[in-house]
Amino acid sequence: MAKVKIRNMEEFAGLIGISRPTVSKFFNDPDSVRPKTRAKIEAALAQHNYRPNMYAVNQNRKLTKNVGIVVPLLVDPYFAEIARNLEQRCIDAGYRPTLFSAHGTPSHEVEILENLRALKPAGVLLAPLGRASDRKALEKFCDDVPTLIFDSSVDEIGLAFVGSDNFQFTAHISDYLCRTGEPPCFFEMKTPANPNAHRRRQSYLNAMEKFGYDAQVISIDGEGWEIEEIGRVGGLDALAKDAFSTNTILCSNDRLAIGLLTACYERGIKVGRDATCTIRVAGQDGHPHSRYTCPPLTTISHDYDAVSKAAASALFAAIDGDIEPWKSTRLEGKLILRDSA
Amino acid sequence: MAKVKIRNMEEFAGLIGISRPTVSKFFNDPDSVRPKTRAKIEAALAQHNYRPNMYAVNQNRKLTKNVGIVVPLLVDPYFAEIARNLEQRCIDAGYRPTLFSAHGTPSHEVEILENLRALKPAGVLLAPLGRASDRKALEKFCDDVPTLIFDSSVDEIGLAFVGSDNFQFTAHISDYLCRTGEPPCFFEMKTPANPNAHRRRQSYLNAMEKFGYDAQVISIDGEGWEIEEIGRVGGLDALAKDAFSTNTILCSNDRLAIGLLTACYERGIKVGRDATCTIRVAGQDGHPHSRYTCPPLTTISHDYDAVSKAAASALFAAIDGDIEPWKSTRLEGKLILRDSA
DNA sequence: CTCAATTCTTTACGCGCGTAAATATTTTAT
DNA sequence: ATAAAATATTTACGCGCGTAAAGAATTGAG
Repeated sequence: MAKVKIRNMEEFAGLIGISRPTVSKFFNDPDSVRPKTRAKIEAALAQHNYRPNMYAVNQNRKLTKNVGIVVPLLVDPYFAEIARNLEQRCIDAGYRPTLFSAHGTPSHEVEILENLRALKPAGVLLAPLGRASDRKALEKFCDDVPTLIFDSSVDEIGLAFVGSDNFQFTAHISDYLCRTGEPPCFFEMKTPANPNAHRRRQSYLNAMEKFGYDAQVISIDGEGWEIEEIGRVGGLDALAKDAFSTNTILCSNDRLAIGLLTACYERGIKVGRDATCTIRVAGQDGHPHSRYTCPPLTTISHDYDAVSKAAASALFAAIDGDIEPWKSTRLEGKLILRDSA
Repeated sequence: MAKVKIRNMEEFAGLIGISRPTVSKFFNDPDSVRPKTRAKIEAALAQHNYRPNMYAVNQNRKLTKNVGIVVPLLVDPYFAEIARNLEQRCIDAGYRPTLFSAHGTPSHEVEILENLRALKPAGVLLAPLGRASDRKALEKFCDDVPTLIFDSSVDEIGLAFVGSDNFQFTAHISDYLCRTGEPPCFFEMKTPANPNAHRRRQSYLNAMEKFGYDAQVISIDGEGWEIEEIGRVGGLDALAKDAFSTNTILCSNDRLAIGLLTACYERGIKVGRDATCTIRVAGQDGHPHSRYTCPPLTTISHDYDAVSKAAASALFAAIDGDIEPWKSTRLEGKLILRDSA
């Protein structure tokens, strides 16, 4: 580290006796200059710690190296985890990711997309809010910016969709529950924010029909993203009404299940799969917290790694010009057996 | 929305018959132009939806309106929640916040600070990793960029520190536990990532001395940020060794408590404050998830709103030139009584 | 050592906007 | 209405870098 402060690329280039355009070329692609020149620049770089002015660079490039990552709710560790995964993949691929959370509200989501335009990103990885999303705003944005939709699909917009196979999720865990005890009833929000919920309900109904059992769907009230609380209150209500027709409850997602577990605790109902327990509860998502509920939650988990990998590489391919027709990729989940069911 | 695409401020200004410098002035401060002019610009703005090129603007301004928000681990809902809070305050104050997570690793933290320099932010709100942080890198960064440290303090660097009063936290909840049952022992990580843990231990020791009880600190092994798992494994170990001298366990933080609850569940130990329970468990932090553990966790909660408000306004004041000598602000927490203790 | 291919230097322009100075126009007070 | 104050316009330069074109220097093959 030298003490001289370098103001711009001109000064930096002068310091090593190389012309500015060559240095500029180096920063755009280190391999585009002769190895000897590259070594000289890199040596000087280590000494003087100069970095090109981001704003000047991006003003003159047609496309930046920015990538936006947008999730509905970063406070939900599920989204935080998948965002972390995506972020790392962007960095590894040489992009500059920026994280955004819609905090559960459509107005925020639209605002984020507005701000994102200003960043002139090379691409965007977007997990829409779902039902509440402003369809037109999303569509318009996708027209302007290469956008890959993940987690929950909204029509056939963007470059492609990557997410989990919700039919497989629910089919698989329903199958497990049926084979190991009473067939499950299905516990869900009446108006879920996330459209995956509909697929899961349908898959549950299909599974019950396949097995020849009577299906029962308990749809509880509640709006928004405070899902544990909705599950708890809805659970208390359903328990009070003795609404569950079997001793096995498959929840539409883990956060709902977590709320239901709390409701069961409050009512003194023992949850688990051994003989001393009254009911079994299972979730879906493989939420980071599901391991630490009491009892630990049996669930079917997203393949976080595979989803984020598929999403990121599809976006990068599109940025690099490999434009393929829109398609939907849905990855299978893995059953995680724990004590709750 | 008109169909004509406006390329730059020149074109936009020409379209309404106003000079570019005046429009530029407007964007820097709408009140700096005559109301009539302002109205004309705003009308055109609504029609044509032009926005100044961010990169050109920031290249020419001495200081941007960017604010960096850096937390150790965004997957932890505690940090996600406080980040959300800070983010909103930045937006309300007219800044452009950008969120960063160190993902628990010092190298990421240093890398974030490097990238942050490139953004030429007006200021940064930084919650350091703590023990693992690269002190020198932080200090150097704070010398260059107006930085407010929050959550966990590292020496007296930056503009100021804003966080919670960990002494008050532990004193308060220890007091509650002592008055309502057996005095607590203290469950903590031997080498906690977060320096607040040391204050909490000391405060516990002080409280026990004040009450004239024997203190007992159980320090468990484990490195890193998988705190629930560390608490679970450490808890199982301690339970197996019958290491707890009293029936009341005060955990250094909520995540540790959540892990301990899981350990208790695995060992068939009933946690709670009624007569049928074997032990009481309390946490500290008011973690978003603590409401939904089984039993719901008694804890002492950060005043999220007050902390983020104090942090944000201190930073904004400093940016506006109100430079005050370094000081530490520590806000009190509020006891949240639930079923676990 | 020679020649062609590669890489570098020089020169020059443009990106979109901030900003300053001088001038012209409006607004407000008298 | 008139002068003074406030605000706009015109003109011009600079920010730091991308990028293109032409010529100079370096490299590697024969």
